[in-house]
Amino acid sequence: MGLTKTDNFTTTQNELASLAKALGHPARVAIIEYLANSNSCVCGDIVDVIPLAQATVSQHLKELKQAGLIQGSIEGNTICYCINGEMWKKFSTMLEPLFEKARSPNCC
Amino acid sequence: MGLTKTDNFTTTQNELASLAKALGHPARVAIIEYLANSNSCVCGDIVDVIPLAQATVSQHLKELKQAGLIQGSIEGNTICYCINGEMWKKFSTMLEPLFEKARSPNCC
DNA sequence: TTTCTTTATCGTAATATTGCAATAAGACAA
DNA sequence: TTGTCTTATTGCAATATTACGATAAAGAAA
Repeated sequence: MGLTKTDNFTTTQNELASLAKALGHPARVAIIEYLANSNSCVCGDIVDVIPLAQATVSQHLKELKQAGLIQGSIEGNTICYCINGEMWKKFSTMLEPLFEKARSPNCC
Repeated sequence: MGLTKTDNFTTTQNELASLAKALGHPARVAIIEYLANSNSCVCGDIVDVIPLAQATVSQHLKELKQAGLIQGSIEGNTICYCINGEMWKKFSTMLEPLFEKARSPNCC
């Protein structure tokens, strides 16, 4: 069907899945890494850095923005995309207990 | 095209994306949470816990296994699915620098 | 043996994702 | 105004994902 049955799961499960899914493409990982490592918010440069067409990069940026992992603000002629610290904190908080438990496996 | 251009990205970027993608579905989040929280490795119970058909759950388990987030071992008539601690450690290690940098945003 | 239980796989349908060229939309410059 | 620069959107094709019923495969139990 191609349609995820979100109704069957908790809000938290859906939120975590949504964030993970947004990061689930190498181009979007590359975009996040670039934004995390660049000092300035020189955003149009993303297209130059990511080896995909401008339209495709714009689409990936849209998905990251919709998931909340980045935010965009208009700077005159340009748009400044930045890491959304709050959402990453939330992401981290949701993953932490899983990382914690995976550290001490309880079987096998 | 529906085909991700993995060649254009680094191995690490592809690996992180692969792990994130595997977690990018609420059913798979629910499976991981169940495995992390259940003391015993009572694995066939996953199907009872996840509100999807058996065939669908099996498919999600396969994806988690292919990503390496869980492992399955045959126990007579049953299969025991467990968290793969090593892979979660890797996942955590790859995400940590991103979490770290997102904590101190450098612009906007 | 037969039957039951458990899990995987097949086949199918519906929807989603990925990627790009072309185009549009908006702000600035001349 | 016109032209240029930057980013978004549209339209399309190819592939992937999600979901489920039906079936298969393999061990357990009778």
